[in-house]
Parts: sequence; C-alpha cells; structure tokens
Amino acid sequence: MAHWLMKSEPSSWSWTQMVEAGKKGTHWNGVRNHQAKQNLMAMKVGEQAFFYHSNEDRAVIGIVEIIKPYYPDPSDATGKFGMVDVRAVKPLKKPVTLVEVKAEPKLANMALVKLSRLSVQPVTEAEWALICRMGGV
DNA sequence: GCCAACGTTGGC
DNA sequence: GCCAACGTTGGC
Repeated sequence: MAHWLMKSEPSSWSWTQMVEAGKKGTHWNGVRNHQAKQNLMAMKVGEQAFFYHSNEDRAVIGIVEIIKPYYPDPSDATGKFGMVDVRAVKPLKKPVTLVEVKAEPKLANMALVKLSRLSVQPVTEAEWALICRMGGV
C-alpha cells in the first residue's frame, strides 16, 4: 500500500479544519500541477498520507486517509485537474518539523526536501515508518 | 519580506 | 520550437 504526503498552508486549509471536517472528510482541491495530479490519480481508497503544514509551521502534523479516489475538480475551468477526498485519521503526538527531516540522513532524499514545491508527493515505506516513529505514532 | 526554484505563457 | 518574462510556491 502506497503512502503519500500532502501539503497545505495553514492559512488556507489547516489540520484543525481537517479534524473538524470529521469522518466525511473534505475535497483536496486546488491542485494545478501535473506531477501532483499524477500522484492524486495513483491514490487508492484506504491509503494514508501525511498532512504537512507549509510556510508557518513547516512540519508533518497529522495523518489522513483517502476516502474517495480521483475525480474531476469542478473548480477547475480547464477540466484538466481533479481531486480526491480525504479525512483526518490521527495527529502526530509530536509534529515532525522540516528541520528534523533535514537533520535525518535517512530522509535526505525525500521529495519534501528535494522537490519542495511539489504539493502532493509519494513517501516510501521506510520514510513513512521513520516519520511515524519520530512523531510518536 | 526576500528570493530561489520551477512551471507556464506568449512572442518570435 | 525556443526562450525570455512572468507568476507562484515555499523556505529562510
């Protein structure tokens, strides 16, 4: 089962809002990047993703689950891009910051570090397990 | 708030 | 089809 990492600026959509959305979850819309789109399309229901706060926090803060696979994003006038639905699973006991990720040699090749502008990224099993451990999950 | 990285757009 | 200009993202 694949794992993912999805980034959001807390000012536009925060973990708190994600939790408040509850079990019905929310649409992960607004993706306008082809690489991110490819990743969205590869997601399957039941797969989990890290929820990362960019800008202010710069930390992995929680885990979300895919509850609806890729479908067209009505807010995209061009019709090229789509979205998935996700819901909050659980927060990390201790958020794993970008600084900590960068300080860990095993995570040096993460897309989060290498492709900092990509908003939806794949995470390897080793990276997933390590960040879960660092986050106290 | 600045700037580097990167994607997209548009003129040629 | 190339490439300069521009806009956006996100770390610092």
